[in-house]
Amino acid sequence: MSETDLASFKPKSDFIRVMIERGYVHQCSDIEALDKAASEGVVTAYVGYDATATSLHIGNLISVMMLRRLQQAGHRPIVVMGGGTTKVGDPSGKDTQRQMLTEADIQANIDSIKVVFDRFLNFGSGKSDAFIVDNDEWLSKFGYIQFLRDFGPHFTINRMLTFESVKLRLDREQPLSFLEFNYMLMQAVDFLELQRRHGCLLQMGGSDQWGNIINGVDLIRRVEAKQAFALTTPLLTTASGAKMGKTASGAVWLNEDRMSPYDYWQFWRNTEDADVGRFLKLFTDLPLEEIARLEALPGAQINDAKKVLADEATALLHGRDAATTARATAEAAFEQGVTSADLPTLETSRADLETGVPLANLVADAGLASSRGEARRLAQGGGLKVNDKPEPDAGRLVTLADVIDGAIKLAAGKKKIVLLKPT
RNA sequence: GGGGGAAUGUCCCGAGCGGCAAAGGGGGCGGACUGUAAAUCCGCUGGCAUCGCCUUCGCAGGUUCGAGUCCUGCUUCCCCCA
Repeated sequence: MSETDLASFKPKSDFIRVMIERGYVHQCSDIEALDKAASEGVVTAYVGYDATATSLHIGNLISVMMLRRLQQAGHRPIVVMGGGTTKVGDPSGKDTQRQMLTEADIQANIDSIKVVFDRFLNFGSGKSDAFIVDNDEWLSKFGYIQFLRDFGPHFTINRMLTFESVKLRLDREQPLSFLEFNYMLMQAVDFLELQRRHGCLLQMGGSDQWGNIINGVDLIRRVEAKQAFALTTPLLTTASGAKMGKTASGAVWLNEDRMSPYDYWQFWRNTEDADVGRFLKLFTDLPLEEIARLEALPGAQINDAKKVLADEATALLHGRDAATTARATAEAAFEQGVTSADLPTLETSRADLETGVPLANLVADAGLASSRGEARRLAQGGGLKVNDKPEPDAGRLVTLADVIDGAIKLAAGKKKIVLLKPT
């Protein structure tokens, strides 16, 4: 469905109306029929997550929010953990084959990933309560010949070769293994299986998943003679075109042990002006009128809107208290120039400080730079500060004399700040 | 099966007569300007260490004082012939 169709479409269901209003919809296989289904009863929908890391990241958040909207509108979300599909590996967006994970790793990843869903969805056994399933449950049960006979006839190589994920590899002259080539079949079978088991009607995902999702829709039509739906979100980029979700220290993780609430809050606080409204709609529950007011704030006042965005987004994931603390810490550090004890803190050896430690070592060990060489360059470029004073000499010995109020404040750039406490 | 070509700084793209830590972009990081923004300008962008040392050009060997560069084998990809 094209943009203009979408703009003029008048949804009957709350779910589709909200999805369109708040900017979640990029493509939908048949939005009118889906809207009709959603206005007549409870729709069961799912999003699949592969277990390639111990935490989901910001790129996954938009789909988590879609599940949340679905549930808010009275429908039933299913979270599918890709225990089975991860054994195969999705080639989408990868230009090289990725390393195979062991089953133990995959299981550990699943256990770790699961915890964030509690924040966004209500689980239980009610009509619109969410639940989690692992696709390994059915995928690992198929025998090879059986799988080929059951599903092979419904897919042509001709069509599979036209998929973006496949073409990327071929165009780049990178190998695409037969293993990975099968990924799209597994995902299609997932959808079919969920349709059979739970009457699942809709699969959602990022725009890069469109092809994979459509495969499932087609398979369901062929095998079950039923209509199922695909709905994808726009690829999230910042207004200046960069891929979203990278910060100084890497990916923006959702699990607290991989990214603190403070850093998470900072991530949202640093949103570009032009993105504030869009992100408020996608990543907070604030009403649209309130968002319209916030994004219209002129000039530097838009910073207030960014704080609201950071507050709301952080509160959803880490709780309201964590958001409040993060905000206070950030305001103290950036607006009043006060060192707050809530800044990220690391311990360091008091004995070492008595003899003195080269600054570069300290900075590298604290994770502010990935090597001592980088710390040295950072210092030369004027980006390294000790207790708020620029320090161009990374070889300087840091000693107990640098401890102020029980800690040494190290900063790499304006935004990466760490307190070192001698113990 | 035969013939020709390709693989480069582990983010990407891409130059590279036998002396190279290896041109140039993009991206990323830092600085200046601002509003913890964008745009713009400047700097940095293999590791360790005080001259210096170590590790990098698909993989494994070889020739050479010296190899990304030459030779042999292997892997993957592209093109032509069968």
